[in-house]
Amino acid sequence: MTKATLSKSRRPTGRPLQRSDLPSGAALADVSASTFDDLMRAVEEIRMTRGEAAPFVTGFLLSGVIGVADQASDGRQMLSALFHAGELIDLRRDARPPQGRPVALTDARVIVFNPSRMDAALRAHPDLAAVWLSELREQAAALRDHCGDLNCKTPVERLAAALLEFRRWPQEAARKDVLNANGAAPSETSAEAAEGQDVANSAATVLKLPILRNHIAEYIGVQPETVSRAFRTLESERIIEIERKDTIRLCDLPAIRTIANGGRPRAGAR
Amino acid sequence: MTKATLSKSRRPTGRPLQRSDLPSGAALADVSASTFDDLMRAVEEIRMTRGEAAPFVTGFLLSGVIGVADQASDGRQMLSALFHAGELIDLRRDARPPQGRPVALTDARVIVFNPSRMDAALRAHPDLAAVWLSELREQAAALRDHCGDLNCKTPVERLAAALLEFRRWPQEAARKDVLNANGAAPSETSAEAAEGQDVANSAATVLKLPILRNHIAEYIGVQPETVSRAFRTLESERIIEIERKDTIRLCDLPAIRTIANGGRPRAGAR
DNA sequence: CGACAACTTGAGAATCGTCAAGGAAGGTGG
DNA sequence: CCACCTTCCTTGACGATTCTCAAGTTGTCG
Repeated sequence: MTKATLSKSRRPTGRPLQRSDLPSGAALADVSASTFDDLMRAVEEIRMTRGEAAPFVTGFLLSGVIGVADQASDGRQMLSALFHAGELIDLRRDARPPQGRPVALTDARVIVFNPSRMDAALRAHPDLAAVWLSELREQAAALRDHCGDLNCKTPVERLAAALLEFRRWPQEAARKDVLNANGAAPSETSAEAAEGQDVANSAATVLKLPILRNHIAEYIGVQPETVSRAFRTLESERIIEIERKDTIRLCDLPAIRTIANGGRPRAGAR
Repeated sequence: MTKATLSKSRRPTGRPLQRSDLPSGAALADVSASTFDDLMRAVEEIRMTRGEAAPFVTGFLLSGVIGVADQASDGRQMLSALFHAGELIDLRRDARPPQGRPVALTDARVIVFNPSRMDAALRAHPDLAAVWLSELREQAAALRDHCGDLNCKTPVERLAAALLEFRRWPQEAARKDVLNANGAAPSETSAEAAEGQDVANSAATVLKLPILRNHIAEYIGVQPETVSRAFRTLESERIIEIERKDTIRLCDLPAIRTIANGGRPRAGAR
């Protein structure tokens, strides 16, 4: 359990977060300006480094990947859900204490809401409540899908489903200098700009794996070794190409969809 | 796929549903009277018989058990979620078409909401939105728990977790005459009354399985044969007693909790 | 270069899925 | 009341698959 120091801080610049600062596609971008400002009063932005856990239950993920980690009494680790940039996080449950704690699977920045203050905002702003409802519905639906995947699918099928899920996520910038750049990236030559274009255009086929294989394994409920073998299986069938450890090319998307949908049952399946 | 005729009907009595008609513990009971009446205007109550599917996406389960069924392209069935009496059902997802359809795992009665009318009610009544949010949070949390169970647990552990889940559900009346009775059950002798008491008092240890073993299997992601063997395992260790096919006694609740929490790993687990 | 983390590969074994057959419970008709 | 049927569940044997363990490879960083 790597428990690094948690750096809590207001926004470095001192100014409150603007809607324009949100990741693209974030549900929160749909609320009115006044609602947004009300919600963002007195929030805390925390930065988490990979492997770090944090005790918050309500928040908004600005960047990175957060997993909900749980562990069995014998130490088996598991990830019951993943959150990507732009998603609302609400782990509360009224009836019982919340299960599982948020763990950063990559370096991440989170806006942490005070739960009671957030509830007040939800009561005061119907548009915020509508967005929140929509988000929770979507997350519940995604969780049902995931349960279905875990229920009766083989490792290859689960991996294919996970790849499609990752593909729907907003792609984080691939290069670090882009990631860190506040303004223009240093030495933005035309070649690099073209590469950036490539990344954007070929988002359909090139996928940067957002999390470690280890975490993929814990998410799809198999051992890391099995994940490795499943990647090899798909590669040997020319369905994907493994360009780097964390970058794969989806060569045959229809085949991936077919497999994810249950096209690779056990040998003697009924 | 048994597709029986779907009996759509207004309330038999003709009068609108009252809050007092709700199953005990239903979240909807917390909204104000006017909100409730507004939501219940022009709803439809449908009765589903076991095995029957229905195309609704938003509703409220009055009685029975509804499962969200999905099937892989090769025909494997799976249940990605279960709903019990008193729960709100909202399967919509804004981004993509909903996956999985509601299937009755027992005879069930459902109040079906018109989605757009329901959205209007949610916008108009903050207390309704609050209840809905709470319900969706709870369901998402339950789904995360279930994903965790499926992720890395053995069949016996999954079954133990499912038993605990069923135990938290409101117990349906065990005897049919009670279930069908509108007023007093026929021939309510003191002996039968005492039996009813027994059922209520010993709810802690006697559990009526709300769904077939087949469906338990599809829910926890194993084969029916494996469910059967898992039951036997628990019985042979005096942790449960199988009184009838659909009735078991939970003799050692702490042991069940321990197992559900991961106390029964594979033999050579790390 | 060495240290470390992340990932891969191979071999063996436990486990669960598969198949086939049998059993229990409940309803139906004679 | 009994034979018969259907549905649901159980049991046993076997084999494919995935977990486990151990060792090796790759890539990154100081």
